Formats: sequence, structure tokens, C-alpha cells
Amino acid sequence: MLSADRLSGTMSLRHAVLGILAREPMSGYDITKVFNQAMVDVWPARHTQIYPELSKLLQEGLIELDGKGPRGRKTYRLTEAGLEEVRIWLLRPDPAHGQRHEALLRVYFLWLLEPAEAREYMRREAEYHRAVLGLYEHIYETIPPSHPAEKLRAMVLEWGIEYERGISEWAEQSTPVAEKIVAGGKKRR
Amino acid sequence: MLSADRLSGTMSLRHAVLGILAREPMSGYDITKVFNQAMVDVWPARHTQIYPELSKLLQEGLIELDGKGPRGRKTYRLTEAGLEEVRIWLLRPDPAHGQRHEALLRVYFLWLLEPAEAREYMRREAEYHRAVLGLYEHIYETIPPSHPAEKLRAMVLEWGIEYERGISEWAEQSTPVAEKIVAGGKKRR
DNA sequence: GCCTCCATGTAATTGGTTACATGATTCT
DNA sequence: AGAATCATGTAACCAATTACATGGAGGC
Repeated sequence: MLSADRLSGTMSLRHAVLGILAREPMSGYDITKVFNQAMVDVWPARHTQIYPELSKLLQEGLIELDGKGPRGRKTYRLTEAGLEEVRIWLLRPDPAHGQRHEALLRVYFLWLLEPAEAREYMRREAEYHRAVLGLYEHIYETIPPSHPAEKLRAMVLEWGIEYERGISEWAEQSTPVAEKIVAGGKKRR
Repeated sequence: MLSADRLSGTMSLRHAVLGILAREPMSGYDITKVFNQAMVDVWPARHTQIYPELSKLLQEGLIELDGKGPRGRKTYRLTEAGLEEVRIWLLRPDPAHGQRHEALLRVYFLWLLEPAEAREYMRREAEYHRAVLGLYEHIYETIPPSHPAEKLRAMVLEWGIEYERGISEWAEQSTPVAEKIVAGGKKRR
């Protein structure tokens, strides 16, 4: 079996923080915004997770204080050791591919619903993913492809667009199929 | 923003357990196998999580003891209340779509590597997903489409095949692109 | 003066993984 | 007799979410 093991435990959050700081010094507040804007669809994170992580990274010498600003603002920059740490992470041959997908998990159990309810579930999924597709296409237009990091982000977004296109089409095509499957199960009882 | 909130907190594990028991009475050991075979790519789970959950479900009257077998084997069956609980979950309009994807997260930071290393990363991703695609195609052939649950599983697998095909193609096409992006970044410094 | 956004943190809880632990049955 | 698989559980730990908590700066 290709997955079942190694779902996390690789501490991606800390490496993502280091990777973000590799571009330019930032505060915890700024980093939080990056997570919930540019990175929200691959790795969301809240400030409540970021601030403690920054403390740890500082203590371990992977980042250092860069400066202070108004309202207690503190910016951090990456140290040489921190850069080394991200590089090692990037070269590790074990990115986690296993992911939990609640919307797909539910599909397994649609036979417990009425056929019309199952159809409605799939229809909503299709609708949702079409909406996200539109959103991604819009964001894609607005990425300034200057720094390599932005070009890589655009590259990931291209996959995101493909993904949303694919899953919305699958959900659309599967909507009547699901209804029939569930109806077939009821009849035979 | 379409995600950022509601990543979990919907307690999918317990509902998945109930959904599995909806088909037929089973032991914790059997349920674990289902999670790590049929459901491993949408919701993996270990026995260490299942046994305590079964205790809770039993206490809450959502399942009940069905029988005992050799080696202390205990099978459970779904109660009416348990079936109701899964149905309510399936009809809730909020399946979590946000997911953490470490392999894609790393792509954002490939500019911190040498161009050849970045290329190698993407090449490996393509390779990995082509392998999973082959695996899924093989599994797809071997699903006996008798019970509606199996037909729904086949439907989900169809998406899985599409997904792996799409992402492996994307990774393949992006391999030279990533290398160029990273090389471009080095030059300009 | 008030509202919004900036900015930082802690604590409690939940969900999930890893490690620890044990024993019975079946197959070879 | 020994190995593999069946079978069940607990405890420690880590990652992530939710709730709690506070205050400064800037715009209207």
C-alpha cells in the first residue's frame, strides 16, 4: 500500500514559517496573513499556532529578531541555520500525500440517504467546486509574476484550477449516477 | 474567502465508523481494516483511535454489542439512533474542503533549492502520482459492484483516477518550468 | 470619541499518531 | 514449536482549533 503511514509528523508548519521568512523579514501577524491568503488552500494556519512556533524557532536559533515597530510589532529574519533547515526539509524524499477529504468520505455513505438527497449532495459539491474554480481563475489573473516565489505560486494555482475543474466536472457527471445507484439499492430491498 | 474556517470539528471519524457499521455488524479490528483499505485515501485511521471511539458510541447508544467471537472479538451493530446520527451528518451542508497538502506546500519554496534539485523534486512527484494512478486503475478493475456502497466507492475511485492523472500530468509538465523559474531567480541576483 | 485594524499572546480542548502492552488462534 | 495474524486495549505526545484576553495606532 502506498500510503497509510506518514501522514504528518514532518512538522511542515515550522518549515513553512522559515520558507516565508526566507523571502523577507516579517512579523507573526504578516506570516499569519500569508498563510491565510497565498497558502490557505495548501496549508492554513492561525496566529495562535504561529506565535508559539516563532518563539521556538527563535530559541533554536533558526530565526532572529530583525526589528521592532509600533504596537509591539516584532519582525524576524531567517538565520543561516534556518535556511539550511528549510533546504533539508525540501530535499527530504517523503512529502506526505495522504489527506483527509470529508466531502469524498461522505460519498461512500450516500446510500443511507434518499435518492433525491444523494443527488442534491452531489449537485452542491459540483456547485461549490465551480465557485472555487472561478475564484482561482480570478486570483491567477492578479498574481504579479516577478519574484520566482510568485511564479511558483502561479504554477501551484495552475494545478488548483485543473483540480477544481476536474472535481466539479466529476461531481456534475456523477450527480445523476449517484441518484441511480442509491435508487437501485432501495428498490432491491 | 471560501475556506480558512471549518477544517474539522465535524467529527468525521465517528460518523465514518457508524456508516461502516450501517452495512453490517463488525468488530473494531474489521473496521480498522476498512479504514486502511477501502477508505485509506479519503480518511485513514488506526485501531488506537477506533477502539476508544467504539466505547463512546456504545455508551451513547449509537451502536450496541452484536456478539462475541474467539480471541475476545466483539462485533457491534448500528442502532436506530446511530443510523439517524449518520443521516444528519450526511445532510449537514458543511463538508470540510480545506486540506493540508505538504507536497504542494513545498513547491512554494522550491526557489530555495538549486534548479536541478527543484527539477528533481517535481520529477519525483510526477513519478509518485503515476504510480498511484496505476494502483487505482488496478483496484478499480477489481471492485465487485454489487452493493450500492461498492458502486459509490467505484464512483469515488473514478475521481481518484482523474485526480492522479491530472496531478501527474501537471507535475510532469511543470518539471522543466520549475527548473527554469528557479534558474531565472539565481541569475538575476 | 469611536470604530477598525494592527498586533501579540495564553489556555483549554480535540483529533490524531506513536509507543507500549498483552494474549489467543491458526497455519506451517 | 514457532511464526503470522487476529484481536483488544492504554498512555504519552504532538498538531491544530477554539476560546479567552489585552492593548496600541490610525482614520473618521
